Amino acid sequence: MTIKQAAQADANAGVRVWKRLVQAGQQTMAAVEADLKAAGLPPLIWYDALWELEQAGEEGLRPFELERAMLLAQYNLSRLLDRLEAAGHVARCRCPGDGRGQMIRLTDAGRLLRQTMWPVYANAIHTHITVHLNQGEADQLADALALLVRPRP
Amino acid sequence: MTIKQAAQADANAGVRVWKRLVQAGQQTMAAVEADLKAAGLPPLIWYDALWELEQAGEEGLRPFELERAMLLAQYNLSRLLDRLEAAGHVARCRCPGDGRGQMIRLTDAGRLLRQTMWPVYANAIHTHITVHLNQGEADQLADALALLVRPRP
DNA sequence: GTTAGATTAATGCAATTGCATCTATCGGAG
DNA sequence: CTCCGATAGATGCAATTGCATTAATCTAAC
Repeated sequence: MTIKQAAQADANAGVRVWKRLVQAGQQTMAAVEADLKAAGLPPLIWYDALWELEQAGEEGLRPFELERAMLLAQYNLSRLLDRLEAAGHVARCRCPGDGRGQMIRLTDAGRLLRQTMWPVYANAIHTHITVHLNQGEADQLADALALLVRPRP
Repeated sequence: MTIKQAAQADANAGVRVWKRLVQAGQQTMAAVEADLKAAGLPPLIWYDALWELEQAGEEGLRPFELERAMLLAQYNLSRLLDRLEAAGHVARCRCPGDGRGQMIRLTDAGRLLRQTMWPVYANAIHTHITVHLNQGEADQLADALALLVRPRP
């Protein structure tokens, strides 16, 4: 095999990974979202935000921290917080020590919502992911995917 | 290890796969889209449509065929075709034998656009996928992802 | 202390997506 | 032939996302 052929084979392998990554990502994401919706629950992105806030503990998080944790554009996060706040799941609090900023805190309703969503979410992951893999395959896939995830700056 | 513990480990593995799948999918997708945009080119979904139509050959495709090939909701496809048609990349033609339907055909401009996009797209896949994997890892990852892709109905 | 530049967050407006519904045609049952 | 349910595709309207810009505050240099 020439060097050129090897590079070609490599490129093809990359394209195959890309196609399947996109397809698997879209399909499973759509399936999980659909399960949440079918249960009358809000979308995944709400769960992510609530989860990050719950992890952060009592004092909450600055929006820009949440933004980085969720890989979300600034304006998208701002509006997600609008919705979460309107629904009573988070509170925007004054930020001691930085007049520009805020602390976002989970409310009791927010904590409850996250707890309500989790069983449905977990079950969806089970249905659309876990079931299709044995232990070895799952470990291997998780490791391989980790190679693609860009380390956080 | 008890049966319960095994089930737990399995669930955890599934959740790990899920998280990384979502993250890798989002990150690489965003990076590839950004590369296209930086080159002044339209989004990936345009490429996909043009590619499917080019594969389909001279007579084109029915919208519902394209819809299935692209895993796109009917109204989303309808509007994507509006945009592609407005930009002169596809033509909606009368469908012989089915008065409800149409044949979507690639125009010369559409063919040219796809050809223009491909080098940028290929390079993006290389940068964001191929580079991070050796041949074995790529093959293994592609195989593992295939386990998650739901076979087309 | 003033000021220039950076950082934090919000917002007006356009593009896209999602949902529900609508029109037109098809195809088979009677 | 006529009617009815099913299929193909479009569209009005609401929600979300993306883009560009804005307002307020902070930080550091002078």
